Amino acid sequence: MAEAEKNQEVAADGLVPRLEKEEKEEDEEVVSSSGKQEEEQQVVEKIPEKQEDLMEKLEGLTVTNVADKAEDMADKPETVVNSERQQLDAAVEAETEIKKVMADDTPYTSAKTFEELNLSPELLQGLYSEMKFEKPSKIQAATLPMIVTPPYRNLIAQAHNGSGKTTCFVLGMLSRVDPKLKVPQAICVCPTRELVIQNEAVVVKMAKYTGVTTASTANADSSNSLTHSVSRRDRIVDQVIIGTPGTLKRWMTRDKILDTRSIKILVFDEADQMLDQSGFQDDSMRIMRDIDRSQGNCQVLLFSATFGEKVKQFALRTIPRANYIFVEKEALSLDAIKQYKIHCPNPGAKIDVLQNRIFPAAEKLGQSIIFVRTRQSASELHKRLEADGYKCTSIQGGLSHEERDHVIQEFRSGETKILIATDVLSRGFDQAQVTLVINYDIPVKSVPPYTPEFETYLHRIGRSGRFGRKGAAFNLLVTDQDERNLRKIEQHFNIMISDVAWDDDTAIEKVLKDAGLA
DNA sequence: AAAAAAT
Repeated sequence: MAEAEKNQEVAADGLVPRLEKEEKEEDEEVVSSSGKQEEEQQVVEKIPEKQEDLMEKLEGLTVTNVADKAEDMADKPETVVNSERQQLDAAVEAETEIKKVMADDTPYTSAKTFEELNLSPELLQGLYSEMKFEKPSKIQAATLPMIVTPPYRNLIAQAHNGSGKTTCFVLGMLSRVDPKLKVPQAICVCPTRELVIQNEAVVVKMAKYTGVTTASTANADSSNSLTHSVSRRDRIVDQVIIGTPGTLKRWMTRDKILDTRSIKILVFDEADQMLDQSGFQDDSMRIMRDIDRSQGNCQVLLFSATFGEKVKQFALRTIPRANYIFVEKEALSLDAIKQYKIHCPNPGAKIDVLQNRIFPAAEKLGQSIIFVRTRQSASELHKRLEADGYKCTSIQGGLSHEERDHVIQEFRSGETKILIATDVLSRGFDQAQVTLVINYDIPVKSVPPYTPEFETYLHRIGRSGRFGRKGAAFNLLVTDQDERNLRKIEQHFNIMISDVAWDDDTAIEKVLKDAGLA
């Protein structure tokens, strides 16, 4: 206990505030030391090489308590593993730690049931009768004991798309808040409005019997909200707060309606994006630091299906004394989602493929999401398809909140089968009926040389095949650059994406049968 | 040759 308190002190005046001062140097540090850190990372993440199915892949999760190492590294970075001999030792150590993960004196054992987590009867009832859960999924079994057991260690967790991450952190939040205390006690930060709404719905459902209430940034500015609207004047009395980073930050600083002094747990959903420099890093760090300053005793959870190498290193350095779980990138592209590429001779052929091949098949299958690169192409493609008599909708960040909500509501209800979207929907969106994902444009970086955005690719195709269901993804290619980028994607995940002829009447149908969808 | 949030 004394040890835990000591650690908290370090957290309060140590790592987080330091970042603000050294933000500029941070970049250089990543470049200069990433080589060493990568080496160590590779040996720590020892995962079986060939894996046959999903279960085995999930068995391959590596759980490591990095607390001591992190402190070592902070004190004397020169002790970072630098010889083969040491790497070997670290690998052996990592292997052992998979089976025996320690937080202080408490060994974590994987939770086979929800009962053994000491949850309140009300919360258990929500899990069983509302959520219809029977027992923890793999990632839940591995992380829940670490989340809900003192000393409430920080956690960085990577797990496959659709494997049940949301339940991990929602249950984590709900298990730690006191319903009798009418102050904010848990915050969940998400990258999009849609994800805020989706996560809030899960919290409300799971919390049904607990008396815990929620507030979210999504219904703050509109009158027709699902729960209740939060006026800017009122201090928030709900226990669980879900929101996008900008509004949360404003609530904490300018509006002063979000009191952070009783926050016990802070969750970042899609954490790699939330901590990425080209993402929400500034806002996220600010939120973390403000909470830390107001009471220095807050558990931080990071969840995502992807952690690119750079942001992973940043997370490990930023979140003090964290347990972590990582998955090799090669193990992330699930067999359950069949991936294909269709080479189109010209841009017009892409429309042709959509209308004559994908739409007829898709309408029989379930629901589909077509991803495009820009807002403009989303609305243009939408207009074009609609003009040709094809029923679909589109969503992108340029629409009003009301329009976005309406489009999502229509898609959720099944009224619309085909949704065109920018990357506003590439992450986290959970709709079981989505069986088909079409990359109308391949995700690429915004700056030359326009290399592929691997993480975005994985998140997009992960919109299908939710929770072990079957799914398929089609990549439409026109230019040589498209071809090169798809090849890079194949190399990156070590997969083979098979070719489908664009002008063959039966090819797509046949392929969908192979994918187990037709 | 970007998206997201928000100012």
